[in-house]
Amino acid sequence: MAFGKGHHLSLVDGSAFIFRAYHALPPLTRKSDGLPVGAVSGFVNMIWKMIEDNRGPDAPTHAAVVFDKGSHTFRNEMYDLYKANREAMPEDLRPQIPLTREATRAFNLACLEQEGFEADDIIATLACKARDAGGRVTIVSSDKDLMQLVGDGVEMYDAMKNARIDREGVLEKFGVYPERVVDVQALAGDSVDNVPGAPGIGIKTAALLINEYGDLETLLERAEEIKQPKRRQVLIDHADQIRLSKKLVSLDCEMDLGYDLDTLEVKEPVADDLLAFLGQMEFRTITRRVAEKLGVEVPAVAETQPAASGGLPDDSADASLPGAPDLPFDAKNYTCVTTAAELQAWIDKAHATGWISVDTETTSLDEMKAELVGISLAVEAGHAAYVPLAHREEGGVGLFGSDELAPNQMPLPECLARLKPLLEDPAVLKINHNAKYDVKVLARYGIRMAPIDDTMLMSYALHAGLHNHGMDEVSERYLGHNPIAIKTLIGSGKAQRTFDAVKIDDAVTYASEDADVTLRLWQTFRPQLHVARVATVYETLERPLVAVLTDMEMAGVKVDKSVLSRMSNAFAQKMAQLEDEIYEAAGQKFNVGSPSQVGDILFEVKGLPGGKKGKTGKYSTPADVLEDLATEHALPGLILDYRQVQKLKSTYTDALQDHVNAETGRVHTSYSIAGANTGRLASTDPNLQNIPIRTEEGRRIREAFVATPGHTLVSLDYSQIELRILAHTADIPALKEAFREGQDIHAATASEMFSVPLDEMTPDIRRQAKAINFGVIYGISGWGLARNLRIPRDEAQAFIDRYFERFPGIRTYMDDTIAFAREHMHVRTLFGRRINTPEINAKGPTAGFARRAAINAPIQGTAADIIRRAMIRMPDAIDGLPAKMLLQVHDELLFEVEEGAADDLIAIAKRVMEGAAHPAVRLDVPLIVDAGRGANWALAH
DNA sequence: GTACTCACG
DNA sequence: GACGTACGTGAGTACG
Repeated sequence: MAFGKGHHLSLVDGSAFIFRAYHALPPLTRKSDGLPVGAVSGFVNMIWKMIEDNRGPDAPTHAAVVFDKGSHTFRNEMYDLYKANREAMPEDLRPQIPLTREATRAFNLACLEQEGFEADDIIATLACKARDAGGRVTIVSSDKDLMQLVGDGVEMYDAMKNARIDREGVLEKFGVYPERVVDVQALAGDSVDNVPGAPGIGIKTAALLINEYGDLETLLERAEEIKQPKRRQVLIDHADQIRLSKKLVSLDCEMDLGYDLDTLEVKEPVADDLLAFLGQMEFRTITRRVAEKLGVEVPAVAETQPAASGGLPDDSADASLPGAPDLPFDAKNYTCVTTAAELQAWIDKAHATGWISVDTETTSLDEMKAELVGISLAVEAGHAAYVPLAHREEGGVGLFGSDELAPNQMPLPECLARLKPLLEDPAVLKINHNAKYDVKVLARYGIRMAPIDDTMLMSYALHAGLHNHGMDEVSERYLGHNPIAIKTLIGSGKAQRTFDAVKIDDAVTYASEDADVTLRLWQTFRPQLHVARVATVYETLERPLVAVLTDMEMAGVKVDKSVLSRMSNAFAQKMAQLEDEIYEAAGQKFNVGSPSQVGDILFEVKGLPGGKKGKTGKYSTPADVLEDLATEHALPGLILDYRQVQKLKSTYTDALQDHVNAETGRVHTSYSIAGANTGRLASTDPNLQNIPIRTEEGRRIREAFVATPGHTLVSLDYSQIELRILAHTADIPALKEAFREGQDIHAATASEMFSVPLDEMTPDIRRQAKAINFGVIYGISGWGLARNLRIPRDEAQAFIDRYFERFPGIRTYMDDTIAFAREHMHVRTLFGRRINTPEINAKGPTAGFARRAAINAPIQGTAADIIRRAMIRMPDAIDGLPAKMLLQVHDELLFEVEEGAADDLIAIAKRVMEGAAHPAVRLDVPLIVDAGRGANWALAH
């Protein structure tokens, strides 16, 4: 029967519950692994009490627990500063948030949240629907923002005070009845949510005014009539701000929810599910109570001994973790799926558990070209299946096998048709290792796989700095199992075959194992994310990036081959010319491309000074050495010119042409999310993060990166983001002030250091200060600065001493960071990203490297986190604009946009980037983004 | 496969 | 007191 008269809907404000539980209870941790669970415990007890108290004739027939999701809502679109003064969530509360969702589901209660909306909006929408249908509603919350909903069968219930709030209760609180509550709130504002309201007017005055004039609009229209001059002026001056405030406090009753009230019908908890969850949390008392009430035997909550395996260096001295079940790997449990019925059985299993690990086998590492050969699946550790789809017949012509399909394979379209609903089902989690690869391959077959979890990214969030995160390495380290190497199936080097030439039997063993390993890694890493306090990093900075980068990479950037080709020819000519000059100057022919031959010529034949040999016994000939020599001799300069042209030609004008995709006419790079230790992305095949810009000649390469007709490229980049982060993190008043004032930061540094007034600043002094500023970010050393500035070492050291003297906070930051790293074996970014520092306590030169890396990582990593946050928010922000985000270059984002929409795009993207730290972190310095646009990348910059 | 060099932030 | 270093990447070439 559809929801209506006689029905009673209970809506629980889950987020408020959590915060109350957190603050009401002492910190409590799970015994086995130290996971903070105090708020979860309080939450569970509150829910249980609510269920128990609500048995009887008045019991709700429908119920849901509603949560906030994310912190960025449509209200932030109206008003940047909405809730901007909120404190960041306490670190030990964060990991508990997802657990409260799990708790809700364990109680068999509907768990509701929606991106971009607050819990209050969902509650409002459901309450209005229920009321309109003739039912009763109880909102379990004491939040005053919800009071506007009271009346007509809607009541609030304050679970703490055990008090119901009806229309009269609202009148008591606000001085008006519910329908005028938003008017009062609009005037009074709200310091907690940072709603501005009218300055100097509180609830009392607001209610007085509203009661006198009837409603807010009338009041504002007739503001001139107000007798008190101050009050009158405030209302006239701030009318817009008051109207905005009203919008901010008004709840959205007409959200598009995608489900109706009937789905919220109350169901009894399933004893097994609930007790499993409570057991996992190691809650003994509530477990006993629940078990008794549900009439089942009280399960023993394990006196869990900290597990011996899975050791992870953590803040606590001897943190150790529960791992996945220690089940042997056995290929006997891997099966080959060849019929629809067999495949369906796996799909059913996935629906039953809510998750499935998936791995695709293809013909190429390039996702834009890879053709699907088969798919492996696993739902339970130790068991997996492989669905061969496009293996070719064995023993065809030569090395390449046959063109015929091998027998006993499902037709690819049929398999995909059956898998598509599962892979796109929002209720079933797809677990992958390096999900971006599989998402991209499947996207080309019309499947948008979501939601996903990625064990590679989990490993990265946990173990960045310790090792790489490829499946083989991670499996070996954390499962103690060496998976079959792909090389054994397809060979390597010239004789390498593609996966479709692999025998199906071998593919079953190999591919099933990968799905099995992935599932086991997921089981291993999932609980560790909380213990290492990187669950939020994983959820907010890693996982969401997969879809964003998928779209960017598939979009690609248009590259004009003919531009590159012309430049290539010009470079070839120039190289030939330089070669002649070099031979002439050297007095003999040699391979200019060979550093060892260059060394011999310069330091032996010509007898130039300063030749240093590397570990291979050859002379080293890096650019800075040659530059120094070039002041006295012609040859080194010519070699440098040659090298520059050769680099531009081979790496850029030539190689880049080969990367233009034949079908799209565009270049599709691939970003590795888990490549760089600090949180930066890395771009490969081709690397589009190192396209030349510093020299005029190299910069012209960027002219080949173009917009399609009718479009323009837009580049936005953060100005001095790392120095700003340093100023904030190390808390340097002078630097923060300079950034707030919009000063030239290097000039300001120079002025402070050398006591030179800004208007007397010379380029040379500024240059030296700039070098020091960068040096600080890199973990400065006298030697390094001396080398960079080409000054004596003692002079460089004197600069550094002076810098520390003028900005003592920098020294403190460096010392504190190193001390933290030595104690915890990791450092963190402002957003909690963890970068492990395994060599921080090493001896010898390694120690120096490790110290400098530890100083740099929080700065570089925080900048990386900020642009990640911007990228993740960008698709929603520019939704509706004819624009695409194409590339990321560490502090720059490149877009392609229809010409007419470029201004809108710049305005929006700039706002997203400049506000990207909020609300998680409130920086003491502004983030500034510069924008440029043009028909090609050189012009856009 | 490793070393060297050089492109970027 | 000597040592040997700026942080983070990827790619192309030479060479064993």
